[in-house]
Amino acid sequence: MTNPAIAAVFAQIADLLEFQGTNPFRIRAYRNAARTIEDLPESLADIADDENRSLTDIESIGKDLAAKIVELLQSGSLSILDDLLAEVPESVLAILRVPGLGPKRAAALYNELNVTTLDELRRVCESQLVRQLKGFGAKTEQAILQGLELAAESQQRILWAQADVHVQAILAHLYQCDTIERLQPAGSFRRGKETVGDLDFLAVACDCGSAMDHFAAYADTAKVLLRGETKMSIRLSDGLQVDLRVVPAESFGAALQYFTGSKAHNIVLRGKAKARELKINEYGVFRGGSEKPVAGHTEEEVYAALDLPCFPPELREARREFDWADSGELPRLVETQDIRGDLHVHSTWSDGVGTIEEIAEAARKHGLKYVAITDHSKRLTIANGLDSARLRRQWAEIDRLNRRLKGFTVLKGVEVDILERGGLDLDDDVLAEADWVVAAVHYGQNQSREQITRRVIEALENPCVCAIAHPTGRKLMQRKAYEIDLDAVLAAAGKNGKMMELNAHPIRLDLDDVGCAAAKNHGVPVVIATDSHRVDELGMMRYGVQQARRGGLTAADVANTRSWAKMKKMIGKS
DNA sequence: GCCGTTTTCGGCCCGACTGTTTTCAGTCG
Repeated sequence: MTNPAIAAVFAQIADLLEFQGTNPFRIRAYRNAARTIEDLPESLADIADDENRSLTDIESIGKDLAAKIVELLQSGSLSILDDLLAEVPESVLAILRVPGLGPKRAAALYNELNVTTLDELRRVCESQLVRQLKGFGAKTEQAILQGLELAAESQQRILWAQADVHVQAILAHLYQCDTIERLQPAGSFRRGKETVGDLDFLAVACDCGSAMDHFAAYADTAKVLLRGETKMSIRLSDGLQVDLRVVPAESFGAALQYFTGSKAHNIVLRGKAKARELKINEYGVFRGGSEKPVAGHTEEEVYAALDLPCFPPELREARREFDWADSGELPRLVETQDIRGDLHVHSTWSDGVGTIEEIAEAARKHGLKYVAITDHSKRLTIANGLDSARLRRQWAEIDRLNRRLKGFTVLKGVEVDILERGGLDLDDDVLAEADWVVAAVHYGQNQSREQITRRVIEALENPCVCAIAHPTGRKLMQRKAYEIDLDAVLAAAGKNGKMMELNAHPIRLDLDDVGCAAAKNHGVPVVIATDSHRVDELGMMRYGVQQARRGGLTAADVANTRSWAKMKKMIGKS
């Protein structure tokens, strides 16, 4: 059983226990464990098999949960889950997902009105049975009906890059408000998560009321969801929820820290504050019962009050950042300016729209020193993939161009297909002439885990291959990753001195953050590359860098922060 | 159910907003 599957079981148990109203801390223990397992860069099966290690060494896994993991690994099922499902119909969990309905109300609806499905929920609301329950009223009934509609619209998350468009537009609008003195987006957007569920803005304003009036007047506002003295939520026409919090200037740092999260990071932080007899909230850090904060103006100040460094937002996920801080090993994360070359770009020779010369010019404008032209190989007929003859003609053109270019190098590359039956789409003799070869799975994505893993490992064992492009094939919110044993692939990459691509396209971001951390564990250098098909896509590099930062990568961990001469040595091409 | 520089028992983050109440429970982030 894989880590994600085990994490899903624990998350489901947490949901079921929540519905039953058991001890909230027991529920949290299951949730914490699920999250830890999702983030774990190694497979639980491997740790369980290793005689020298124990599952209980993993944070938030104790004796009890370790035994449950073993039960899952050995039998594929878990008795406590079967018991819970016998008591609570699985369909009621959908009710918990309706906005405005938590465990208490969902349980009341189930116990008093026998509601087990969303359809039944709608029916009892429409027939006004809900308002007769204790603690419910007409407004709650209406709110549930609206929540049901919202759930039906399948409130999706959006890509970080799409969220960025909203953020810039909302910032521009809010900056026009005279009473707003400071402004900053927070939440998962600031942490650079690959997808974003809602947007949070934080402001200092001399007049809360006018700031919120201005916010509500945003052109794309579809509805004001709630409005209090300092907090307001709106929904945009596309369904995205946007929150604005107005705080006093002396609390801005504390509020920024608080609303940047993550929730799990904040819980750990609060625990640490408590151990020092400090209290931390969105208004500041307080000692004892004192109302005068010891910190709050800036985030640096807030963290410093707890003897902690000001963590880059991308690391605030309660993964390893606190351990790193304790041991003084907080990594200095890679930055976009560190990147010297782009190693995955398509030209008009296959399915790109820019000529090689246009790409070189654009890359130079992005401050890069080299770019690899990596058009598709012939198997990708739909993309006008190149056979060895066309590839050699293309490389002759690149040679001619390089003679004219000063201080910039175009690399002769190719994105060679890993064929369904195994093996590569081009012969070794032509691949050996390339500067840079990325191998990629495009066909046979529905094959078994064993088949796909074997194909990719075989590609890694080919001396001509430098890296694997978009290693899991996922497309965010469109297509799941194909079945692949990433751990085995990374081990093979490490053994063969190969690299892994972090594809920077905002819909791929593949490797993901956990995958980046896993690559680092295996000593495998990561190459951040845009997979541009148009010259204006070269700017997507920053999305990839952001993902690498979330994975805790430094400039040294990212191969293409080096000059091409040094990269060449790393891949044994010189 | 986890965890321990105060602890193997007794803690486990904290505040805003809404609706249903008439002082607070439930939900959310």
